[in-house]
Amino acid sequence: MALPREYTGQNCSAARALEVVGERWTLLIVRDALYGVRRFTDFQAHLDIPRAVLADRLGALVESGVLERVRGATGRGHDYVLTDKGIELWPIVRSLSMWGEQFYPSDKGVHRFYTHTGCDAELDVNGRCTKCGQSVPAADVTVVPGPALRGQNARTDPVSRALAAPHRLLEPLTIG
Amino acid sequence: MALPREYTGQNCSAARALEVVGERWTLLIVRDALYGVRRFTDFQAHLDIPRAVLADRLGALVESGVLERVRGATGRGHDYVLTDKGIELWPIVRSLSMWGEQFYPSDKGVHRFYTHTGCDAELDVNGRCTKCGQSVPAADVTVVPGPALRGQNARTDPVSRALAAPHRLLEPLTIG
DNA sequence: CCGCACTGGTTCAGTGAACGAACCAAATGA
DNA sequence: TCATTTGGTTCGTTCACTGAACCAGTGCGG
Repeated sequence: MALPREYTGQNCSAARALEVVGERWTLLIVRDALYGVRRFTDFQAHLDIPRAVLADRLGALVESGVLERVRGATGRGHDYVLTDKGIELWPIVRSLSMWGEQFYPSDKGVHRFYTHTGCDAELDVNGRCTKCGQSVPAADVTVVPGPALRGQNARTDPVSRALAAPHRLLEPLTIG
Repeated sequence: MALPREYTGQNCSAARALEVVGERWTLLIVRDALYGVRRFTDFQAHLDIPRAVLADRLGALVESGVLERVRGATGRGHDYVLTDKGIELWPIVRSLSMWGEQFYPSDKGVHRFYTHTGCDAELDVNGRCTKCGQSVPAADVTVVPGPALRGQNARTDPVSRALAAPHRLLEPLTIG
């Protein structure tokens, strides 16, 4: 079974959501997918996750319709691409990330800002642009790395280096 | 250690948040706390969670400053009350819950609506009142049970019965 | 003041999941 | 043809979750 741990008997939509994305690593995989990561190897390099667990989680996410597995754009391998259902997980990732940023700040400063692509203004915790006031959909978000990602204790794998530049959410990363 | 599973090396605020609330059961405990559950026994009855795990999670949440353990209002036992840091988890619980409601609807209808207490209008996925447009803080949310909670397959424990009536978020439940 | 029930735990054996290293196979491409 | 890239699978060890049983402090009735 793809979801070996269930919250049976919980007559609750939060529990249903957690059955899909509540397992260890799953939401970090979705976060990376929102950031543009698409290849098995890239998830693995960026997350330091055991390969068996990654294979299991990717399979479960495809099974549940959050990701889709397509032929790789470069000819080799596959791409794991977010479906609309997966993109709708963005508010969850955003609120998690902003809660962590608020209560566990790095001494080096902010990790990442989320900005409204047109306005260049930050989003608030509810996903509203602090300049124009609109609720910003995932496709209109630009992720801007903060000072905490530039220090010497930053990760040096290719994915982390690609994520150290500002980039549009959902756009495939160009791994250098 | 209170958090036996860490995401070490993840230079990311979402990972830090998941270290605190990412373990199995933890977010369901926070959800219940937002709904007004405060007693060990009530969490246990409502969640069907092993007592050892519940004790571990409550201890970890107190340790991390999400809950506070205070003398029970009724004279006996303790109350686990959300801190401000814990109340700030509401956007996470809300977005999880609404994602689950959107993609895993019950055939009996909606489980719960979240409404703006003054307006009696529903919140959207970003926590804005669909009538007045404001971003609604947790304290101004009223939870209205939907048809899916009223059927014959609803849970019958005292906590579930108390939650089957509309109630204000954060206000202590009166268990009948 | 004694004993009982309520509350909030802890302990323990059995099971299942995560970890990390090694191995494997299909497909490109030199 | 053979090496490399990619995306896995296998397997032994470790660790966490489960469920049942046991335990201790506190109020309260008698």
